[in-house]
This record gives sequence, C-alpha cells and structure tokens, in this order.
Amino acid sequence: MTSAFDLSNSEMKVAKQEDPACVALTSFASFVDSFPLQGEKLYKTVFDRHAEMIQTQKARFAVANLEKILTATFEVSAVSGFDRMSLRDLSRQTGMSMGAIYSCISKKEDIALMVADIVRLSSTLTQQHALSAPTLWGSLEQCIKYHLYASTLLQPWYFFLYFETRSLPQAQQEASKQIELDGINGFEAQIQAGIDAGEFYVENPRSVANAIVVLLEDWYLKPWKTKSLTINQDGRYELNIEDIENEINKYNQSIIDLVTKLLAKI
Amino acid sequence: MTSAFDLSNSEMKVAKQEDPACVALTSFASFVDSFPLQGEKLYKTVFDRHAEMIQTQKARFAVANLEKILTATFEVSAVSGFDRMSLRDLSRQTGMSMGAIYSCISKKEDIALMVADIVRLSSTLTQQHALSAPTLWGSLEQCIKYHLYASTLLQPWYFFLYFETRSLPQAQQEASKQIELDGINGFEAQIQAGIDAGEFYVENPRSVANAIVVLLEDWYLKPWKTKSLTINQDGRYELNIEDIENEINKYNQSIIDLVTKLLAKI
DNA sequence: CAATAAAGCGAACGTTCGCTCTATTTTTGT
DNA sequence: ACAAAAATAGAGCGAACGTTCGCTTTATTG
Repeated sequence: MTSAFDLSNSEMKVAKQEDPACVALTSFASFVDSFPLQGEKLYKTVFDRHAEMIQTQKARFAVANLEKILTATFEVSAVSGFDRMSLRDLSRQTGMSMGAIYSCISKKEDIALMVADIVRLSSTLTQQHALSAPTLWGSLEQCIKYHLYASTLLQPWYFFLYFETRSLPQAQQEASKQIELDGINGFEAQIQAGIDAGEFYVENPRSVANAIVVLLEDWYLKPWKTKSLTINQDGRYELNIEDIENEINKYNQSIIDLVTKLLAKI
Repeated sequence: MTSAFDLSNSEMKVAKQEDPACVALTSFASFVDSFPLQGEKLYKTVFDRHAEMIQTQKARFAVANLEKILTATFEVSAVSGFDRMSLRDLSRQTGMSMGAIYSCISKKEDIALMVADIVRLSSTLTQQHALSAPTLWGSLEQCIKYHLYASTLLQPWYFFLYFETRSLPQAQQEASKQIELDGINGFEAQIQAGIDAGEFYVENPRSVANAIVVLLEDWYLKPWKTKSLTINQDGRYELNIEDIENEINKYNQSIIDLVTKLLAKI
C-alpha cells in the first residue's frame, strides 16, 4: 500500500491536490492503515529522530525498549504526573534495570522531549494531509476528523504533552503554546476563506476556530467523559476498532453539527 | 452593602427567587463588590476552613502568611509545577522562614488541598447564585457570566487546581472529575428545560453543554490567548478593572453568541 | 568454540527533598 | 514594662531522587 502520509521530509512538504498520495481517508480504519506513527514504526521513528541521545546502537533493541519505557511512562504518569514518576518506578514497571533505561535515554527529561517531538510531528503530518481536500468545507471537515483520528491513536502522547509541558525547557513550553495558536490560526483562516467565498457566515471567525481547537483537545484530555473509551490496566483500549470508530464518529459528528450551525448563512 | 453571596452555610443553601439577596449582578464591577472570596476575606476563609492544620493561632498573622504562601505557590508552580517547587523555593519567594511556613501548613500537600477547597467553594457559590435568575435563558446566561467572573478573580487558583489535581490524594482527583461532570450535567439540564419549555432547540443538548464547560475552562487555563490579560512579574494583572471588564465581556459575548446560535429554533 | 562487542544489571554516589528542632530575637497585646 | 506569641536562621534527619559505573550476561562473528 502507498501511504497517504510521507514521513521522510515532513517538515517541508505541503500536499497538493494533484498529488496521487492525497487520498481522502474516509474511515478510522483506513486512517489506521495509512498513518505511519504507530506500532513498531512509531518507536523506530523515535529512535531515528533521537539517535544522538541513545547509547544503544542496534535499532532492534532500542525500539523494543523505547516502547517499554514510553508505555510505562504514560501509565505511571497519567496517575501521578511525570515529576512524581521516579526512574525506579519506571524500572519496576518496565522490568528493565536502571542501566538499560539509561542506555535508551541520557536523562529523564529526554522522555518528555521524545513525546513532544512525536506529537508535533503527528500534528504537522495530519494537518498537511487534511488541507489537501478539494473543497473548503471538505478541508475543514478533514482537519477535524484527522485530528481526532491521530489524537486517538496517540492519545497517551497528546495527553502527556498537554499536562507535562512544564517539565520541558522553557523554549519548548513556548513552542507548545505556538502550536496551539497555529491550530487556531489555521482554522480561522479556513473559516475566513469560506466567508470570503460566500459559503459560510459568522461574525467572529476566531471564536469559532477557538471552539473547534478546544473541543479537539477535550477529546484526548478527557477520555473518561466517554466511559466506553477508558483504558484498562494493560494500557489498551477495551474496545475493538469498530467500537472505537463508532465513538470517534459520534464525537466527530457532534463537532460537525456544532460547526455547521455556527457557520450557517441565515 | 448586603452581599449577594452567603458564605456561612454555602453547602446547603439554594437561593430562591424571592430571596432578597438574589440580585442579578450585571457587571464585573458589581460582582467584585459582592463576591466574598477575594482580598483579606479570601485568606480568612482559608484560615477558618483549615484551622485544624494551622498552628498559628491569631487569624491576623495566619491570614497575612497564607496570602504570601499561596501567592508565591502560584507564581513558582505556574512555571515549573507544584512538584518541582521546593519549600526552600517557597521560603525564598515569600521571605518567610521554614518555621513560619510550617506554622501555617502541616505539610506541603496542604497547600494544594486549600486551593482545591476554595475553588470548589467558589464554584458552588457561583452556580447557586446564578441559578436564581427568573428566566431559563437568564439563568443560563448568568451561569456562564458568573463563572467567568469568579474564575477571573481566582484565575491562579482555578488554573492550579486543573493542572495539579494529580498532586492530590486519589479521592480528591475523582472529586475534581465529578465537579466537571456536575458542571456539564447542570448546563445539560438547563438546556433540556429550555427545550421542554419550547424556548430552545438543539438535537444534542449534552454536546452543547460540554462545549460551554470546555470554553469556560479555556478562559482561565489559557490567559495568554488574550494577550492583554497576561500577568506581570508581580503576579498582578496589568489592566485596571475597566479593561478587565471589557476583556471578560468580549469573551462572554463570544460564548453567548455561540450558544444563541446553537440553541436557536430554526 | 573462542573472541569480541553490545546490552543489561543493580549497588552505590552525591544531591535534594520534606520536614523537625532549637536557640535567639522581634513583635504584639495589655 | 512585661509575658506571650510569632518569626528567624540554621543545623540536621532520613528518605528518595537522578545518575553513574564496574561488572556480568548475551549475542554475534570468524
């Protein structure tokens, strides 16, 4: 399969309509098929992008251990926060020794840096692909939908970055704010374009854009609002992919309904 | 002046329309005049409600020191989080000795408990008073407005509770979730009442209720979105009360516009 | 099968933490 | 003026922290 997402030069690329890779992904299942940041590939990406801080040389070992470390980090720090998670907790949870952990990271903070990097990469990829839709409304719909899809697949990552930003260097804290502002600006621009084209009407485009961003955040920040999506002790969703798809679609539809009403011409 | 808020038996009281204390507070300035949780009264309330963990006997001293401690806590932990704030930091920031600090608290966690208690008290007070409005729409409007008012006056407190909930005992963590769910349920009930009365129409009342709650949270969580509201180095807003009133009214109006559209009968 | 290099291990290090205590001085209320 | 309350500076406690390092185990290669 040709993936719709190009990881290789993610920072540069802006997908064009004519691009054969720009297939509209209509279901969560098809998104899962295309999205590169999951499973083994996800941790391989972490390894590739942070090789300089990883002592372990063979990707095979590093990837397996990074998965253990990051999974355990999400489990432990979801309850008590990253600061309260000691590396001894992490050692216990992963079954790895302190030394093994420190051959995958150079210091504790590196874990947070890895998460921040992946979330930003995911946001960039998702947004770029969504903007390739042929119509204004379609592009808006896809931005929302893909963001929900990506933040579902990477829920613990998005959640972690939101709550643990303050464990990062201050420059990175500012960068996180900027990402959020960029998100709002992006939606605002799309809405404004729709107004200019006579497709939408709304008095204050920015407040609608802000509402969208905040509702998207709510999805990965408060999974307990949708009880059926809570994760079990193994850190996995209890639902199979069809059930998840239903839950996402329900939430997606509620946002779309909202936005439809807010942008409707009277 | 007779305050519109009754602090004495806040847990019990549900204001009635006939209650002479139930004045509609139409401006931030009049809210400030009535709201009991500010200035010296605020820290006196903390003292009264946590006397058992405070060694200092005379309220006069305790109140002054609690103000120093809590203000410094907000300043320090807004940057790096409550866990990373050491009591030596706190001692430096407040200019108090360790001994003086420990005569106002029994342990570090107490600080977080005090904040949580005040925020919950504030939420309760605000919601009770707002529900006393004579009409359905007026009640909904007041719930939103008063919440914005209270969370502006107590912004560092609301912010702190949101991000440091995980520093609290697990029972308190659950309680915090419940407060949010209660908030959603409250708005949902009001919207449903409006639908039943034929005043509103919306397909999914809960998603509108959820949007309101999330937008209210956004106000105190991301003050940097409204640049003019950012606080300076002294921890005080740079604006005077009129400017703040303008900013709140602008944000309040944007929520009201949103909700108006969402609940409009077609 | 021996040699080599990578990976894994866990005790131990130095530091910092929350917290206590004491001796002394300052502030307060009468 | 005087006794009580409050605050101070600083030493110090044990526990827990992030991190290091000498050593052992494992995998791979010639």
